[in-house]
Amino acid sequence: MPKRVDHAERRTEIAEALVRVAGHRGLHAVGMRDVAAEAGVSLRLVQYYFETKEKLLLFGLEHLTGKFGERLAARIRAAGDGPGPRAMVEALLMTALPTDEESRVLHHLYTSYAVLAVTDRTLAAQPFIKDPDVAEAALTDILLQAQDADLLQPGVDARLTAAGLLAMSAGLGTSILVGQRSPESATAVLDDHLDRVFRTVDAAS
Amino acid sequence: MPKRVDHAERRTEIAEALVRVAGHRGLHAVGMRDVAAEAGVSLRLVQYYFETKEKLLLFGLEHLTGKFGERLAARIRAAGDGPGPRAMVEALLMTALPTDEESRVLHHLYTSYAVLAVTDRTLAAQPFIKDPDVAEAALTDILLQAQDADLLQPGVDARLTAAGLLAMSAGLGTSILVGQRSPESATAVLDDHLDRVFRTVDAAS
DNA sequence: ACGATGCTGATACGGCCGTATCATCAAAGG
DNA sequence: CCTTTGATGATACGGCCGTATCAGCATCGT
Repeated sequence: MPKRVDHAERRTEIAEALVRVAGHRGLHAVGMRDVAAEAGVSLRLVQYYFETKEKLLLFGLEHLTGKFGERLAARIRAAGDGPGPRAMVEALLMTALPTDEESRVLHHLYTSYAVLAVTDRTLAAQPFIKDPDVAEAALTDILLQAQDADLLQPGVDARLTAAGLLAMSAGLGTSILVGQRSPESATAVLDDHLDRVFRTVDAAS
Repeated sequence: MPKRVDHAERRTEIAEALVRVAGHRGLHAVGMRDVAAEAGVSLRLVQYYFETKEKLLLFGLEHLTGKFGERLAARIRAAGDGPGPRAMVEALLMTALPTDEESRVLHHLYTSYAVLAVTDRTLAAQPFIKDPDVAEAALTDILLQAQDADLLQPGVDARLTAAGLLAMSAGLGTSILVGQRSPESATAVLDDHLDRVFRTVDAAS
């Protein structure tokens, strides 16, 4: 059996074409023909690898969350060898902010899928809906550790604070996306909030 | 000239039909025919009052922001005659949370429009994009007043805090919408955060 | 009263979109 | 070598959607 090309790779290429075209025309406006053209292949090929549009969109979503995960990992890695809890938390939250073109597209499409998930039960059942839950768990964990190390302000509820931070980060992301706020001001808002969660630990006595 | 019906009223009826159908099938899935059927009128009528679909959608958006404003006003009014700053802030933020069916639809469609606005310059130019800005200004104002009355925790930056609260509220709203979080837990998160902004002023010494 | 005119309804048109069909090509196994 | 099977391309089909067209109706000014 001639298996001249790697299926998985091809699917990824097409998914990236989908992400690209959805990135500037909007997810609602992408058609199979657009994806095929963007990927430089024939319509038939797209059909061949993804029998139906729904499957294509689903795979595109998976691809998206994958890229998001990579981004997050890279950020945490870049936060330093033994990053303090606060740096870790910042890395986590900043990743969700659309600061450059790639993250803009990520956030935009992620939100598009979320909106569709409200009325589409197949999408609603997709794991990306509960991905934030694991993010929340991870963040809660970090905060609890920080609390044990007496790094937090007194009276902070780790669980509620984690949820609040994540929600704020998502909300700020949307604000940036629609051009209502600059990435810098969003960062300032986030930092201000973190100042009220973490103890001020700067070198100055 | 026979002007048997009130144009504005008819347009409102149709817009509400649009909101209803978009509410459960999703904004992307509504067609002129659906709107006409839901409103109990002919397709031609919808065309008559809104020459084009784009204009219908635009008017639907205006209608939506109008309803949202009413809701907000009602909430503030219901907050009491001389509501304390905290009650006022809570009323403001809770309004943005999709707690019942109507607010669910409001939030859902508002987000849908926001996503469309990312790639549609006509929508991006619409005032609803900057409406949150006036909300932020109003909230900042309330916080500043509260600060003057020494009702806030020390070190709170009113502007940044207002922005953060609004973003958090929006983010929590989306979480509720996609079924990731219950309205109750969202309220708990918000309240927890408010506890860290406002001085604890309960009767107990 | 009656015609001009705002209003309403049924139906047709062109286009795009997702999907299906059919034919062809390339390579691996016997 | 040649057949089988995976891979690819060109093209057709049915359906829906936004919009346009055309005919009929109800009402107000005179």
